[in-house]
Amino acid sequence: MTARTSTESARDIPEATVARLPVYLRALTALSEAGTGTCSSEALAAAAGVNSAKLRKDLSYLGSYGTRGVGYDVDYLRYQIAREIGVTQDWPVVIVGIGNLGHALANYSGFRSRGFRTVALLDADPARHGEMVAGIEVQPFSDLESIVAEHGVAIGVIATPAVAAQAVADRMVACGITSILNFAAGVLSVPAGVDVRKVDLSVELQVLAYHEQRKAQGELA
Amino acid sequence: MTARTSTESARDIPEATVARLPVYLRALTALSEAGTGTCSSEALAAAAGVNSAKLRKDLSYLGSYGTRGVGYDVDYLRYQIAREIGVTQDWPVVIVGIGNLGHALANYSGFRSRGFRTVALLDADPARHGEMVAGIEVQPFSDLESIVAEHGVAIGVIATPAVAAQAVADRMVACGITSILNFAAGVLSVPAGVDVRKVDLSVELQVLAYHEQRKAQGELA
DNA sequence: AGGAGTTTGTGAACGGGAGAACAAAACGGA
DNA sequence: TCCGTTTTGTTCTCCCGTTCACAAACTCCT
Repeated sequence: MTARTSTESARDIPEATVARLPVYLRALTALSEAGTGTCSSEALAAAAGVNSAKLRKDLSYLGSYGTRGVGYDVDYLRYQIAREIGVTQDWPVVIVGIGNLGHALANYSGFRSRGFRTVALLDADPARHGEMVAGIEVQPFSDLESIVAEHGVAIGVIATPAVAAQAVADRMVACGITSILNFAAGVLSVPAGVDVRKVDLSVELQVLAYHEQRKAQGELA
Repeated sequence: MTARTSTESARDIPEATVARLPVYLRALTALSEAGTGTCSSEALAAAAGVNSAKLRKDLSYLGSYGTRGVGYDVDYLRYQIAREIGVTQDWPVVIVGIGNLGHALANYSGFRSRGFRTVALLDADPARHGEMVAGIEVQPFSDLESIVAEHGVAIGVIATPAVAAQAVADRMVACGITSILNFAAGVLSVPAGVDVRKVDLSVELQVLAYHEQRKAQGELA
């Protein structure tokens, strides 16, 4: 999924753990908002939907932030995870391709509330330029370079049709973006040092269909 | 991610392989449309963005559909994978929560072109009822039961705000849906036998942020 | 017909993640 | 202070997935 070829880390956290840290962060935020001050690994694991042993092992990669016999301080742990992931700082993001999905992404509150700030919406279609989406004006794709340079953007989101995705990725890489979240179908090829994560909606449905088909076959037997 | 508790399969395909089959399917479709009649595992692996050894092993779980010294017949292999996944048949789907994301999903062509047919768009907000989205009328959420029964729906998509997701899932399960694709934040709890797959957009960005932060730290040293 | 060249399918080694189980540490009550 | 209770952090084992490497099988050319 991710093309890890960048500088190796000093204290490296397993990929599987990294993918779960945001889930723990969300669960801790919910607990904090509910007024919970302290929680056990068991309670947090339930809120995050994982095994408590796995949760403890994951957290142990970050350090020893719990207290034996007591549990974890919700706000303290939340801060430590946020710092580890890097969402205590502000990440400027550009979204390219303002179709239906781009609209949804621009309006998605889950980005802004977690340290991601959409600094620009870009689209190749001139008919879309000037349109206001989520309080941001849609600009020409050709403005990419100046916007990335101005805001120091490191993360780009591709929500274009599949045919345009590779070209967009190439332009992004050329102007210094090193992390890409790709919603377009197909495989992106990027140089080493650039991370790509892919979200494919139809793949998820097809996996469900496979299991669904199996269930139906089982009933026949 | 997936709550596999249903009937165990006769010839079981590893989860990791199941998740890649749709990717191969897409690559094969692209090759077919490009007029390619035959392709090697090396070529198909490149198109799908995976290792060729992994591709061959994945395909070997389905059977021996290739010819040594030659490769795979594109259309034949495509059909075999489609049949194995279950996308040769028609899967009726309901989408609940027609906000920005629900709009995008309803308009997403990748569903329809792969055997998934959106039979209803449901929303709890009366102000949305009657609105036409992607040629389908938005109906009240309370119509869920009758629609599921009428069309034999087995797969539901949840695109509601997080607070409503669990209630929606409960209703879906109660009326017979056994596979759920969840875009809402938070953990869904469902009974055994129901599969849930979760897509969390902000998790993906946070994983990118983590790696991005690591890259930045590496440059300092 | 036979040999050289290709490409699949799979056996085996390897690495990483999941879960069980337990020791270490903190708290609370007597 | 001492003992029982709770809960973390970690070790150990098992299993799944990835990758390598190679034999089997097929084509093509002479």
